[in-house]
This record gives sequence, structure tokens and C-alpha cells, in this order.
Amino acid sequence: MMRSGQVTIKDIAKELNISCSTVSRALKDFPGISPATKKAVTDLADKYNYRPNAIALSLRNQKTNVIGVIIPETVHFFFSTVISGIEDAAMKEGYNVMICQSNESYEREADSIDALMGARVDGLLVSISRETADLDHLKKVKDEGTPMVFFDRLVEGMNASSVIIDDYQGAYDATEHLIEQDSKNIVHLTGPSNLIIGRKRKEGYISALEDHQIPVREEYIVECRKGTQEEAEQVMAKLLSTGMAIDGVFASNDVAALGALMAVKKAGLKIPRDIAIVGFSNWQFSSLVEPGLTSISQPGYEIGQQAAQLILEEINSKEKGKSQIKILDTELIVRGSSTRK
Amino acid sequence: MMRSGQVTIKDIAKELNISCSTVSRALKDFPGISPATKKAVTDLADKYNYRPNAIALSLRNQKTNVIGVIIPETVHFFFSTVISGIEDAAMKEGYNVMICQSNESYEREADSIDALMGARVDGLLVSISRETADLDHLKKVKDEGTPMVFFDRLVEGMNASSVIIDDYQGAYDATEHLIEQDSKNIVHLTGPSNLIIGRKRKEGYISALEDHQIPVREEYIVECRKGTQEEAEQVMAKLLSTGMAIDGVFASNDVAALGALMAVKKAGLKIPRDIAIVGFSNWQFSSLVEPGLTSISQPGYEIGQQAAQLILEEINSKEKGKSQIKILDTELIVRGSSTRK
DNA sequence: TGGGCTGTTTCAATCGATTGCAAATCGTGG
DNA sequence: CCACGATTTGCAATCGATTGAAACAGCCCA
Repeated sequence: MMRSGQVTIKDIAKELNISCSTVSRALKDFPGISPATKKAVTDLADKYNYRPNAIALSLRNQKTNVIGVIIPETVHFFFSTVISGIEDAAMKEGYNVMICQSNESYEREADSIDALMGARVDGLLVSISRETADLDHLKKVKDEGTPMVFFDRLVEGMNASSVIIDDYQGAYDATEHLIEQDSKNIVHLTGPSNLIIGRKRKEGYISALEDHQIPVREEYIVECRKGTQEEAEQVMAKLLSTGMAIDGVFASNDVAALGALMAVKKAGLKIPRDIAIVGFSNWQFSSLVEPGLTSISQPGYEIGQQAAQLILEEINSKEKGKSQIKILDTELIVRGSSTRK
Repeated sequence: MMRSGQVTIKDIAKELNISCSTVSRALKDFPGISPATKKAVTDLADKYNYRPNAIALSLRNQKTNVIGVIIPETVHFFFSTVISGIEDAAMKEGYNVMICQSNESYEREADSIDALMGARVDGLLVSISRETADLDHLKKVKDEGTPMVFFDRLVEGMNASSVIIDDYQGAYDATEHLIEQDSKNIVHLTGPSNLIIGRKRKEGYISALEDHQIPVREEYIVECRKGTQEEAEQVMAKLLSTGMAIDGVFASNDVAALGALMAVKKAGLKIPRDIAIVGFSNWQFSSLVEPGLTSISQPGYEIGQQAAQLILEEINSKEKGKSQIKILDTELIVRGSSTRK
């Protein structure tokens, strides 16, 4: 039988010459429907592969069972791992996921939020773009009462739940590890300074130095604004050419660490003998380069899961305003790039 | 002003003491609305940040402006690149994207399709899981008239549009490159045999050998079923231990190639001098290992874009049944692992 | 035969936005 | 002062599913 589109309750009602209400109740096993009717309805529903129209239900129930996700870029291993965690946790509770990537652009982030709000998502999971400084688009969401949870990138001044990793502690661990491997002149390559994660990592680096009575020198802290491998390589090459004493590098991400690694190699220095290197994020490639890159592993999947759970809690509870922050632990993954002992 | 939820046309109508129809027409710049009314409406809409309820529109127009995507795993670099292409192309046309990952499981794939069909997506982009052999769940979609486009993994017997890469030619190029670099005894590590892409790559390998008058020997073609690096490493180590003459490896994916690379290194052989290696997919890490891995680059972003464009065409044209297959070219990326000359 | 009762089924409104058609309002001319 | 266009606005139905309330059927007993 050829039909166009999916079957509705109305189609079934018409074919059986009964009302929509009866069909609806029969399908939902409501009391007060005769066994004969119930069987006729369920048989026909099976035959036509009836699926309740989620759109109609959304409109009636004022609930879409969809979670919106704003993410800087899906192509980053870390973020795609987060998505995986979100998807699994959401699907388990009968929610679908709508994903928009901001490509680290403020404008696209704002557009995406508008689109998701128009789609009436029940909640928003947001990791803001690097560019985002103005928070008006996020405040509107809050004002309209849509639950929102931030992940990975903390947003200050929003009073919203967040799931982040302990960037401070991770950076502290990384720096301390370098110190324990006898590095004393440790360069820190930072990311763009407007992201809180970058500041936290810098603080961890500084605290570790101070706790080990190593002077903190400003010229050893260098910003890599763009976050590309090439940029980090150039920055590192420049540092090396100054003749500064350098025996360790802590980069705030693995791409930068890799750039530094390349620069050190090209300068004819040995890793880890002359310069030990530690990155951050434990990307997929970190174990594959030569030597293997010591890094701080971020539990992306868990971040996604917890963020999804948090937003589902907020959606299902009526009390707003109780925001909580979950801080997940990082793990130091030691590989060849820093192992001297 | 505190309100719960987003503003509707009704709210605006009530506040201005006019009817919903008037508000709707004013917002859409319909003729026959007095300038005064129009201004009052648009001002209030701005003030309350009115967004049309996409759910209500979907129900009325029988069109959700949402594209569903079924993907094996988002954490694969290739697939996340595809998603990026899909998202960009879809957003440009005012569509949102709903993503479900099958995790290479048939059951989850079928569930996801059910969920997306329930959400009344306007079209489906599907890359089937490794496990999928039964096509009933896909045929139901077709029968109900929902446009569907396959990408990357071709499905036989479905008469649906597809966007794939030229696996045959890519494999041919890879193998021929090895031959030109003086490899004559070339091992081919294949993927699981139920995916068409694996078969095509094997055919490309065989054709290249035949075209260069090199005998095809079955014992040089070995299946890596699981697709992990460890498996490939074991398989390769075993081959080397037999004493077979081997001076080249063409792996059907980069993970396997990397495993082979490790095994060759551990056996004390030099790459590319003793054994040259070529992979497939040009993963992110391929350029970072030592030596850099020669590979076949797949245009993931373009696949996503074209797949999205195809599905949008099918959605917007009423004529069904004209399915087309787009085959995108691969590119040989030469790096150290195969460069002898 | 009618009142009461149980067991089934239908009616009508709802959610938000749109739209053909009808109606109300206005200004103006006879 | 009314009638007649012209302009502006409202009514009601629609999309699919749900649900409280009302209606209807059949049956028993007085």
C-alpha cells in the first residue's frame, strides 16, 4: 500500500470508523477500551508502523525532549568525545540531541542559540567560543527560563551549573612533574587569555613553581593566541634563539606542545634530555609522536555525561536557581617527552 | 518583567488587545495592516525577544527543517569532519541537525532511526554501522517517503542517493605509489569484509598489482577484523616472523597502518628502506608519527557538504526516485613512510 | 417501561502559528 | 444621514495527540 508520509492517529481512526480519542486511548492502554477495539487498533498500528508524532506531542506538552548543544568545533577529539558522552546520557533518558558548532565565532554562537531556542529545546549545553565576551545572548536564555549548563569552558557571572575539569590542578601536576624531572627553567606556552581555562592553567603553573621555590619569570610565560602548531613552533624557536636557559616546556594544549617539540628538534636539542615537554588534553596523537608526549588527560566522555545529567535534572525539577559546579579530575599521562629518570 | 517560557503570538495579541491573526500578519509584513498596528507589534516582539515557535510551524507546515544524521561514531576524526560539513551546509539553508551515533551497533542504529522518524526529520543522512546487514529499518524509511542519503558507506539494494569516495581508485593510487617506489611484495591489510569500502579497496590493490604484472598472492592479503592498532601490530608481527618477503604494506586504514609501522620498527627493520607503508584516510596523527605516514586523504568535509546538499535537493523537489551517486576523489599524500626516491 | 448502572465511545478544547474568508470600521460623496 | 468602496481586523479551521467531561449503548431490576 502506497501512502505518503507517516501514519497518524487520524488515519487509523478513519480506517476503523472510530474516533481519535479511542485510538489514542487504545494505544496507551487506557482503561475503558473494549478488548476488541484495542486489538484492532494495535494491529493496525503495527501494520502501518505507527509512530507518535513527536512534534504534536511537543506542542501539546510544551516539551520537546531535545537538548541543544553549542560546541566550538566537533572536529576536536576532546569535543567529539564530550558529544559522545552527552549523546549516550541523553538517549538513555529518551532525549534527542541537536548540535550546533560555533566555529569559535561569537556571531555564529548567537545565531545557533537563537535557532535552538526557536526549536524550543528543553535545555542547552554550552561551551562558549573563544571570541565570546558579551554574555547577553546567554542571559536571554536564562531569563526565559530555559535550563542551561556550561561545560569545559566556565562562564563567569552567569550563575549557571557547570561541568569543568580542574585546570588549575592539572597544570600544577604537569609543572610539578617537570620539576621532579629536574627541570628548573620551565617555559609556559599559554592559550588565549580571555578563556578562564587558560588563566587557571597559568595559575597552576605559577603555584607549582612557587611551592618548589623556583622564581616565576614573566619572560618564560608566552601567549600562543591562535593555538596552531605553526604558531607554537615559531614562538618556541624564537625563545630558543634568544639563548635563554630552557630545560622544560609546559604547554596549555597538545597542539602547542607539539609545535614546541618540533622547534626543539629542529634546534638540534634532545627531548627529554635537554628539554622536557608536557602538554595538556592528551589528544589522540599524543601517544603517537616521537617521543610520546606527556600530557594531562581530560575525561571528555565523563564531562559530556555529567553535563547531560545535570541539564536533565534541571529540566525535571521545577526549582530553578540552584546551580552547582562539578569539577572533574585530570590525570597525568607520563610518556617519553618528559621521562628522565 | 518576569515571565516563564518564551513569548508567543498570543501574549503579544493579548497585551495589545488585538487578534493573533493581526499579530501574525504584522510580523510577516503582510499587506493590509495599518502602520500603527505594525509598529506596536514589532516593537513588542523586539522587547520580548519573540521567536516563532518552530514546533508549531513544523506541525502546521508538516516540515521540521531538521535533518537527521546517523553516524557510526562521532569520535572518529573523519566522521566529525563530515558532521562539520553537514552542519555548515544545513545551517546555511536554515536547517538544524539532529545527530545520533550508532556506535557500530545495528540495534542502536534501528532505535536511532525510529527516534529521528518520530521527530519527523525532513530527511536522513546515514552511514550504516559495521554490523548492519538487515536493511528493513532503512526500507521502512524509504516506504514512508522520507528522503534518505547515504554517505561514506554505500548500501546495496536501496536505490538511494549516496556520497562516497572513490575507494577503488584511492587504493589503486596507494598501491601504484608503492610499486613506483620499488616495492614488489606488498602486503594488504584489509578491514572487515562486510563493508563495501573494504572490498573496493581490495579491488584497487589487486588491479594495481595486475596492471604492473605483479602476481597477486592470497597470503599477502590479511584481514584486520577489529580495526585496532594492536590487532594490526600483531597481524604484521606474525607475517614478518614467517620470513615472507615483504617490502611494502598497504593498509586499508591509518590505524592499521600505524600498527604495522610499530611492528616493523620493533622487528628492527627500517622504514621506508626495508618496508614502505601507505595507509588510508589521512588521519590527523598521520603527519605526526615518525616517519610521517603516507596516506590517502578523504575529503570528509566535502562529503558532508555534498550529502547535505543532496538531501536538501530531495526534500525540496517533489520527484522521488531519481537517486544519484556522487563519487569524490581521494588524494595521495606522500610522506616519509614510503619515500625512497 | 423507566430508572439506574456499568462499560464504551465521542466531543471539544488545548498547544502556537497561519490563512481564506467574513466582518467591522472608516472616510467620503450623494 | 445613509450607502458604498477601501482599509483594517477578526473568526475559524488546520496540523496530531491528549484528556476531562459528556453522551451513548446495553443490561438488570423494580
